[in-house]
Amino acid sequence: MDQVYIRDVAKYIGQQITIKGWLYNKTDKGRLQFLMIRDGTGMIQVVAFKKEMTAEAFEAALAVTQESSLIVSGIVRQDERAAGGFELSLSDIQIVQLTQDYPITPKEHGIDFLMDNRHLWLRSRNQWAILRVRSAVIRAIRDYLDNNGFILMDTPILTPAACEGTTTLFETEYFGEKAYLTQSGQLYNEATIMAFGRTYCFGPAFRAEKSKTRRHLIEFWMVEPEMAYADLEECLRVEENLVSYIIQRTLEECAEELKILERDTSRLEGIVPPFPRISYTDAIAVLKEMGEELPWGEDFGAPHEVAIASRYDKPVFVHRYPAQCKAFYMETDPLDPQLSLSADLLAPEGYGEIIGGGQRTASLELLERRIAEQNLPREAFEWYLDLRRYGTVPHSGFGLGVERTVTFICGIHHIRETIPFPRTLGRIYP
RNA sequence: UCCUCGGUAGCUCAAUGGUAGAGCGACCGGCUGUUAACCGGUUGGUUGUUGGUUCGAGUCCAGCCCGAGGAGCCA
Repeated sequence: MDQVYIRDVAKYIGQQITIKGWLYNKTDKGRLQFLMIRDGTGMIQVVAFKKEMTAEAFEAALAVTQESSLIVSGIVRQDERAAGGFELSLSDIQIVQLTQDYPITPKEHGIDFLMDNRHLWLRSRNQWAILRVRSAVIRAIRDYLDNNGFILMDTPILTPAACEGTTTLFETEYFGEKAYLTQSGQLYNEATIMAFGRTYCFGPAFRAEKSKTRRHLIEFWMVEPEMAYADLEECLRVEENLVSYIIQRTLEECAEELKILERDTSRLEGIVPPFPRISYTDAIAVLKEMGEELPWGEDFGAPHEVAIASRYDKPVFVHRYPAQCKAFYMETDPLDPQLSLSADLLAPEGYGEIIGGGQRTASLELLERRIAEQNLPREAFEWYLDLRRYGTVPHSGFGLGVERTVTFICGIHHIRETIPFPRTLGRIYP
């Protein structure tokens, strides 16, 4: 008999079907056995009554252990007593492999143990839900950009030098020369937009920083749209439209997953454009009122971001940071040369920065001066300077962190659960 | 890199400087509606590591290793 996926069982009420999967949990009631079976698409309760099947089949139902692989056949019934509303009345069961001593029991576990067993932890219900949300978020990002005039431009992962100079890079070897794993594809897409107008790259980024917080991964995924002839205001419009689209699509496609995660979705439903905006300088004043005083010119720390974001139900843009807080390529605010045309997007509920971006400078002179001031290796940036020599235009772009966005949408505590195999400080196994 | 907390049974955790324990898991038995089922029984230990103090160290001290949370930096 052909395999039926658990997500489709509602179409088979009263019919005999076959499900191929694994045993998630079992309740032994003597002559009555409840088997919770998962197949990747969902879970269903399988009910085995001793008197309704052969002795061999009931013996197999008794013997099967947690995470054994198995193939079951039976009739689909609608039953309110079953989680999910459907169950399978078992008629036959074939054990593909009888698992012994599966390490992750249905009880509680510590994070060290779970991380060491990440390859198995992925099978657990919450991890299943989170990683399906991740997939939906990525799909939404790509659909939005593909449908709004952006061209995908894959940028290199092996690079000759720092994109931004300051942060720590993973060094490797490239046929006798030093090479580095990319931190960002942005500079390359400042080149591609001069050929294609609007582009984006979507790939992993690597930061060899010794960051050890629930918001950091060493290897994470980032989407970086870049737009020619776009100023800061246009950039923010694209950002708020993209983020709103991601959230609304995820609410539509992942209702079950968000329910498993016990996410309060009412806090996501209202996230539609426009998003609130506050300038850096105004934010400093607000922080002073809130008792989080910070001297003008210093960059926000995590507590400052949380304090600002806590004042809004939607993500909030903080714009026009002092130039000294931001990277060398940021455009200067024509109204105040101390400021940059930059903006970060801070998520609500304490989830922090999910986007950083802004308008890039179009000025050859400013770029040359900044590169000299910050002692960056000018030779490595000659191609980048060419972009200001040959048809420079105002342009903007931003980077959205996939895992931070998924953490926020799922309403979970730690970013490490939003990627199948997280690379965190000091942990590269499995 | 800095600060804080932790490391005891397969897992989660107890244990005034004085006989290393419980729950879960596993195993055996019972139960026809469980939802982390429940009930009875059995099993389970180089207390991270090296040294020190002490009649006696899981417990106190020092170093080291590993992990977690936070800071800085950032998405």
